[in-house]
Amino acid sequence: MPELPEVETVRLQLLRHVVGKTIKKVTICHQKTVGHDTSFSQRLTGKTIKTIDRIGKLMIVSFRGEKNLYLLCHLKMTGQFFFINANGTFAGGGHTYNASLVSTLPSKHTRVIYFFTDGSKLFFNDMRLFGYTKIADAYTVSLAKSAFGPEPIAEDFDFVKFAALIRNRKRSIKAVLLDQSVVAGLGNIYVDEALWQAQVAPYKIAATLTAKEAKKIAVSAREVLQQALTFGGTTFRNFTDTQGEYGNFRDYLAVFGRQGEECRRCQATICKTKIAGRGTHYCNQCQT
DNA sequence: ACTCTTGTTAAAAC
DNA sequence: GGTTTTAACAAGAG
Repeated sequence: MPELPEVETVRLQLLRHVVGKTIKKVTICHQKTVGHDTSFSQRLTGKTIKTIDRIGKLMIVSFRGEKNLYLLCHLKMTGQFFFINANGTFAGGGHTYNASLVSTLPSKHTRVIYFFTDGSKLFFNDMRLFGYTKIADAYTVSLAKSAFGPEPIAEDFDFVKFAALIRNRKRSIKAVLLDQSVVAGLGNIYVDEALWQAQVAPYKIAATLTAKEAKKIAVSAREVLQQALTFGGTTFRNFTDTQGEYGNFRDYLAVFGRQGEECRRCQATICKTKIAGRGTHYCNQCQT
């Protein structure tokens, strides 16, 4: 379940691995992943990767000398990138890596393979086929970007604006925080975590919250995202980095997946319900 | 066999 | 017309 910290972890690794590399060939194993684009491979062949940006959970690849060619990459729920060196191993990077995974690639969940001219490869795996890597022009990219609200980790995040925005929202605060057009980057895990830290109950209608509570929620969201970033994200089910490694923030989750366990703040039992159509974890005693 | 899992979106409802 | 809700997508785990 990649959210902002997981996507950023992958982006930073991809920056190290593929920036400046030239695409030699692309093999498409599943057409849906590239938006059924029949010219996908042809349009990317010979292109050199300039950089990779990110907004919310969306990665945007740009190419040298190309002002109107981009690759939009979304992991959705089960998308994974695996980078393999020219010598056939994972890139390494100081920490141990999942070596046994290398021999399984490509696997039955491999959807696209990018071959670079230096012999290295990038695999895009996606078990459930919700993710994509699609070619887009500059206009499409700007449209996609405009659909996102500010990120809580942005230095210039405007807390006053955020409080004003949610003041007339009649949905639960959980639903509002999951809405990428309000704030970008949060998903089911970090919304639950941020609300626990802010001591606000997820079912509360956003409009009923005070400006003070709104600010506390945004500050908590920022802190939770930043902390998760330092741990390389959270692996709850399917997330791995580009070497098949898990994110280590799971050990620090306060509520997500901890239903039936003790609240670390007040020792009450963490409960789980469904809010905004999603599994929702919170402490019914200290989140009010 | 059936329920549950989630990020996003299209469509329907309000 | 903006906001909100719901279902759909897909495939695996339990």
